[in-house]
Amino acid sequence: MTNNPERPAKTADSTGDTATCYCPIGGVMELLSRRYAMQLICVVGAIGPVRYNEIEDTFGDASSSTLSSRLEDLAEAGYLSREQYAEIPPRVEYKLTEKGEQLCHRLEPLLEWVEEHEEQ
Amino acid sequence: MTNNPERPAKTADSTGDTATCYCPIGGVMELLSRRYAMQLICVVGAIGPVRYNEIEDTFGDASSSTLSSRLEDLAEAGYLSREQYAEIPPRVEYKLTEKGEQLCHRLEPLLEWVEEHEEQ
DNA sequence: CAGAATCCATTCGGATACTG
DNA sequence: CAGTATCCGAATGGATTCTG
Repeated sequence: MTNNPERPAKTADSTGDTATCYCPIGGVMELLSRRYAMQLICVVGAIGPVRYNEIEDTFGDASSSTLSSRLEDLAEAGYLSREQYAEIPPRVEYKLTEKGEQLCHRLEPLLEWVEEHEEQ
Repeated sequence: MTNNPERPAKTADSTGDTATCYCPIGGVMELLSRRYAMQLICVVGAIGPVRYNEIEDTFGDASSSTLSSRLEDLAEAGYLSREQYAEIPPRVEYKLTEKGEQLCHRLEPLLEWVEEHEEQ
């Protein structure tokens, strides 16, 4: 609410490192900080158009309310698209939007690293 | 608490995509999901050894308690190192550990993308 | 300067039960 | 199948005050 969305950190290091780190606050970052958000992007990105139950399986222990609200968040923000087919039994498929795929590409290296680096 | 840390999503797409998305839950992911965590990693990575007040400036609106508890979290988890110099006035410098730098490399593309993609 | 301590409002997420 | 609705405890984050 009271955050300042434009706060680029100037690269002031003396090591010659050219990294420029902008640190966006709010917006997408808040969304990504909610539970399972990053993982959902990656899972949907990995197993293509996917149904709700497959997602639930993947996240085994997560409650349905949490997952579905996160899916809704992500869809509302334009990272996932939700396609509902008028069939019986009902079928719903989630897939990444273009925006979502772009995000996923940035997320994958992170999650992969976390996965293989988790040493606790 | 009740999460299952090992839940690789099998790549079951028929598009020939070879992306394998592991979705780590808990551990580092929970830490990264806390406020300013990712941004802190990137900021410290970008402006090298940095003092507390510089960080506060960068995050302008964030409360000191939040920032310092996040810094503590990250230090405790081994992503930041905190060096305190016995001077007057006291000086403390934060920098990334090796682990932190590895993480930072995966975070930077993400934050950069978010920064330039934020279109709301 | 660099926080720690305290207190509190809000949010978040899980359990459970129910539905088109 | 794919959720939604409700309820509730836990956790998070902010304001403020104080300190070595």
